[in-house]
Amino acid sequence: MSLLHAVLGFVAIQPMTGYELGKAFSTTAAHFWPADQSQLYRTLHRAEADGLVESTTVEQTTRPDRRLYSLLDPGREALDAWLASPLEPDNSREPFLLRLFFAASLGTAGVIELLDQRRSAAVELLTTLDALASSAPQKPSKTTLAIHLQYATLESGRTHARAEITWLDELRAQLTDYKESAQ
Amino acid sequence: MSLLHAVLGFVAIQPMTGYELGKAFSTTAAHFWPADQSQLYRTLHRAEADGLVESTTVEQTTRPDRRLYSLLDPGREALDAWLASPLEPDNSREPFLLRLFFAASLGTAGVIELLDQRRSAAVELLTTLDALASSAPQKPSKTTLAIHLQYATLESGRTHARAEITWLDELRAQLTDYKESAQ
DNA sequence: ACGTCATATAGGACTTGTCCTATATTCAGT
DNA sequence: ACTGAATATAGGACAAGTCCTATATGACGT
Repeated sequence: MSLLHAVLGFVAIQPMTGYELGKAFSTTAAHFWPADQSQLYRTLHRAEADGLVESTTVEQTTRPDRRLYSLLDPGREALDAWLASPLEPDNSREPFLLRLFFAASLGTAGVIELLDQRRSAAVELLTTLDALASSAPQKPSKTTLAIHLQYATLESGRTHARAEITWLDELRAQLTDYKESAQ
Repeated sequence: MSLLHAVLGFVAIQPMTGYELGKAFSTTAAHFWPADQSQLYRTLHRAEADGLVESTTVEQTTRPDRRLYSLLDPGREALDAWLASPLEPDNSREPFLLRLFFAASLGTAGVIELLDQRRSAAVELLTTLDALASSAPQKPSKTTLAIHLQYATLESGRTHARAEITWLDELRAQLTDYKESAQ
């Protein structure tokens, strides 16, 4: 249940409302940890019930009251324990690879189309990440460690997006040869 | 529910039992689609109830009877529809990036340790994939499209593993500088 | 002798995440 | 005038995946 830890991590930086958390996720962590709005609030409720965070209600007249969450000591401990815990084995799912694995019945031309679609998506992602990166500080060595690490997750996304494009291009070239030699 | 489609994809290649499916997943698709044994059988049941596959019971005396599943026409249609459907937007979760994002409280030395752990795991994965790749045919251009695509998923894993290692090394170097300049 | 692995299937309990809806107001664009 | 987005929280229903256990037996190593 990593969303809990992510929530603790954000709240550790600064007390936040659920709404602000949602924004924080979608602007800075969306590419490696999409967070459902509904689940966010549920996670906050549970974290409070478990004594990891506390909330103070900020009354508003025109809109629903804001609930500002801040980290409690047990929450800080849970966060630190998570950071220090052994890395879990990587078992991520790659729907695109699953599809490609079984895509032979599309024929060579169909597969190439699939690769092109994927390539477009990868280029789009890379463009988005590039834009985010260029709006970040130019000299990461002068910033805090926290900022540096947050920037590093962006770099990770860019590196993998580029790797994906490279792999797609190579595969595409192979399939083009394959197609021609089969005719 | 992509596991269903994966199951259809495997069964399309050759009629299989749930047990054999589990093996097929763990030997060829584990690195991009881990399949829980329990969920596999449930998926097969549902696929049969939905008329996508049919099973014939092969009686055995010493062990539980085998249930051999084969693809029915509606299953083939569902498989083809899935293959031709638009690519879903990529929203994979990267627990390691999440951790790194919030890892500043570990300090520079602690983060470097984290990176080293991750590097070890990436190298291990790459080694495994390399071993799988070298046990595959040397000349993929001479094989069928299906085999070629299956090999390509392996190549994808290797490409991304290498990209991960590159990124980790760069970040590590930056943090080492950072650490030294801070002292 | 004893544990453990391979074969083969299956259910229960649970967690996590997704999607949709509800509520209530203000502000900006068309 | 009307529509939609932003603010702000929350519940219901459901899908997907994880973990553990149960059953039954032969083979293999120590």
